Amino acid sequence: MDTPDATAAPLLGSGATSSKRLSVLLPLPLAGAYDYRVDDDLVVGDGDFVAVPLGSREVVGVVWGDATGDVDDAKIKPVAARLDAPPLPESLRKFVDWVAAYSLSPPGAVLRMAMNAREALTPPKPVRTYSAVDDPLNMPPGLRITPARKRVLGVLAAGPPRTMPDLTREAGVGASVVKGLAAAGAISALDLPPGATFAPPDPDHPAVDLSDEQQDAAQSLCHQVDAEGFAVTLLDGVTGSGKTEVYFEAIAAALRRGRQALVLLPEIALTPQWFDRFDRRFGTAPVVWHSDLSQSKRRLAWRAVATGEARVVVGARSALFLPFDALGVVIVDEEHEAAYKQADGVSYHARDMAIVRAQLIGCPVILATATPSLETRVNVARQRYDRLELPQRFGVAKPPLVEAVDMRDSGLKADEFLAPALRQALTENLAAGEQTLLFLNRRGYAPLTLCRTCGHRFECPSCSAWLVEHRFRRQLQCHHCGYNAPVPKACPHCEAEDSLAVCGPGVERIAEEVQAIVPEARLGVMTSDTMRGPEAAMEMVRTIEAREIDILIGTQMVAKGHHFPHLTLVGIVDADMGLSGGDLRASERTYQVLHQVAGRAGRAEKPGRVIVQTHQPEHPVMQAMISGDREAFMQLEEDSRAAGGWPPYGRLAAIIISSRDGAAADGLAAALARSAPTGADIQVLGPAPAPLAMLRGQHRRRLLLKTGRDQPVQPLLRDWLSQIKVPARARVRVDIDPYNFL
DNA sequence: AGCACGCCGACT
DNA sequence: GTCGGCGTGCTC
Repeated sequence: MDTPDATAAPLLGSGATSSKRLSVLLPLPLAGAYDYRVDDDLVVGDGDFVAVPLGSREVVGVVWGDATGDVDDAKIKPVAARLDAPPLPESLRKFVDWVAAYSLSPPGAVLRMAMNAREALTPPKPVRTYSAVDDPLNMPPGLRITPARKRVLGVLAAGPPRTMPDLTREAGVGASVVKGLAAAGAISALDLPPGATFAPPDPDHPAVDLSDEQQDAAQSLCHQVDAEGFAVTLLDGVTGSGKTEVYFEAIAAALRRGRQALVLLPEIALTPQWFDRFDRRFGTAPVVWHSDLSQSKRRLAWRAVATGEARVVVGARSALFLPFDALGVVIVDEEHEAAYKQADGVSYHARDMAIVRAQLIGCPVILATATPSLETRVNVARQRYDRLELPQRFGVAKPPLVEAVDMRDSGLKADEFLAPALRQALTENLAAGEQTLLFLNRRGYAPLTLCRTCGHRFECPSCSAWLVEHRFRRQLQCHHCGYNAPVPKACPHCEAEDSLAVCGPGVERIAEEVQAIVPEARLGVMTSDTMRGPEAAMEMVRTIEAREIDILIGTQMVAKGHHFPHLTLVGIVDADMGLSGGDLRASERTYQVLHQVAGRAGRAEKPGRVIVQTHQPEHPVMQAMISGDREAFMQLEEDSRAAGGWPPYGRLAAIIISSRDGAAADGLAAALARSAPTGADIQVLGPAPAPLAMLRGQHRRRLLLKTGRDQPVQPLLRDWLSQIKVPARARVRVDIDPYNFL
C-alpha cells in the first residue's frame, strides 16, 4: 500500500521566490539540452557545471545558455547545485556545438569528451607531504633505525617536504617505510593545499641553435602567433629537418604573450625522444594528455588547463576537448597520420577539428609533417593554408636505394615468405655486422587457420573475421573484439586430429623463417602485443642501439620514431597488404607507411637498402617507392580523386546501420535507400555489408553518400535521417568523411 | 548513458 | 507461486 509522502514538495508558483529557466547540456546521447529551473538563491552562469535531477538520478551537466524548449512547467525540475569547478569556456562550448552539428552526433555525446575527467569537477584534494621533525630532540626515543628508515630521514634532512611518490623514489623505499616512520612520529605528515603542480616552460631557456632556414620559418610562425589571428600553415620538412624545433619557437612566442599552446601528436608518437627535445628547449616537461592517463593525472591535467596553470599541453586527439581559455597556437604534428581520425562513437578528424577549434578561438594552427596528406596539399594549392618548407640538414641519412622483388615468380614454397634476393641480402648484411629490419603489418603467427580435412576456417564467433593464430601464446585471437581461444588439437567441425594448417604470414612466422635461414642471428619482434607500454619500447630501442639485436621484425610500430645508424637493410615482406579493400586512401596510406619504414635504413655516409616484396611491381605505390618520386605519385593520386569526384574534390559520408538482428539491419538499410536524397551531384551507394559485416555481434550495413563539394551534406543527411523511424533494436551512425572502408 | 517498467522462463 | 532475464522507452 502507498503511504502519503509527508515531505511533498510545496506548491509551485507560490510567488515567494522567482525562478528562471536555463538550458543544461548533459553528457549523454540525448537529442539536445534539457531545460531546468534555477531559483534566486543560486547563482549560475553559462558554462558552469551543475548537478541536476534526471529521472531517478542526479547527473552533472553544463549550463548551456537560456532555456530554448517549450517544455511543460510541470516537467521542469530545479538545478540541484552548482559545482565548484572552473566553468567550461565559451570557445569550448561553441566547439562542442560545432562538432556535434558537423558530425551529426548528439551534442551531449560531444560534451562527454570535454568532461572526460569526472573527478576534476570536485575541488582538488590537499596533498600530503612528509618532512623531518622540526627539532631532532623531538625524535621518538627508541626508534629502530633500519637502513631504509635511515635513507628516508637522510632525504628529508636535505630539502623541502616531499610527497609520498617523490619520497619513496628518492629514498628507494616502499610506502610502508614512510608510513611507519610517520606513525612513530619520526617524520611529520602535513596536508598542504595543492599548489602549482606543473612547472611553467621557459620560453627563454638557453636556446637550441637553429639554421638560417629554420630561423626564417620560426620567425614567420612567431609573427602569426603575435598577430593573434586564425591562420593555417603547413610546416613541410623531411625527417631530420628540425620541424619540431621550429614549431617550438611558435610555442615560445605564445608563452611570451601569456598564451597556452596545444601540440597534438598521434598516440604512438608520444615518445621519450619528443619529451627530451621539449625539455631541452623549455627546461621542463609539458602537460601530457592521452586516453590511458590515470584518473588522478587526468584530473590534475584537466584542472590545470582550465585554470591556465598548464601552459603547454601535448596530447592525443582527445586533448582538443580540454578547457583551454587562452590558447595562442595549436600544432598538429604528423598531420598526415590516419590515427587522427576517430571512427567510433563521435567520429571526427582531429586535424580538421583542430583547425575549427583554432578558428573559434582566433589563433594560428601549424600542421607539421614530412609527408603532407593529400587533403592538406590541396588546401595549400587552394591557398587556404600557407606553406613553409624546411630543407634537409647536413649529416642526415641519404634517401635509401629501393628495389622491388616480383613475388609472382619468386619460386617460393607455400610456407616461405622471404624471396631469395631478400634472404641473400639478409645473410650478407648480418655477415657485415649490420642490422636489418623486416616489416610486416600483421601481428601473430598466421592470419588464417583451417582444417585440411574438411576445410573449416576458424572465424570469430562475433565478428566476420578470421582468428589469428598467436603461436607464442598458443591462442587464436580476434583482432577486432578481443575474443581468444586456445588452439584446439582437433578440428571442431569434423573432429579430425592434427589436421590444422595455417595460411599466410604474421611477424611470428617471419621470425621463425628468419631463424631457420640465419640461426645465429639475434632476433627482436616488435608489435603492439609484444611491446606493452613506453618502457618496453624504450628497452627495445636500447637493445637495438646497443646492437644486441641483429634483425628486428615488426609491424607498423617500427615505422615511427628512432633512427638506428647500424640499420642498413629494410625488407618489406608484403608491400601489397594495405592496397586491397577499395579504401579511398589505400594507396596514399600504403605509400606513407612504406616510405616511413624505408626511411629507417641508412646513415649519412651509407645509404640504406630497401627490398620491397610485391605482387604488383607496376603499381604506382611501388613505382613511387623505387623512384623516390613522391611528388609524381601524389599528383597521380590527386588526379584520380579529382576525376572520380572523391574528397577533397567532393564530399563523402557513411551511414552505418547496426543491429544484433541481421534482418532488422537489412530492413532499415533498405528503407534508408528508398528515401535517399536525389540531385544532380548527389549519389547514394549501397546498402552493402559494412567493411566488417559483423563486429562484436552486431550486423553492420553501410550506405555511402557522395556529393559535389558545394553540397551542404549535414542538412541533407539530417533531412534524410529524420524521415526514417529507427527501430529500437537497430542503430544508425553517421561518419562524415569516412576513412575506414576496410 | 542509466534506470524503470514490463513481460516470459527456472527456481524456492 | 516468485526471482530475474534483458528488450523497450524515457529522462527537462
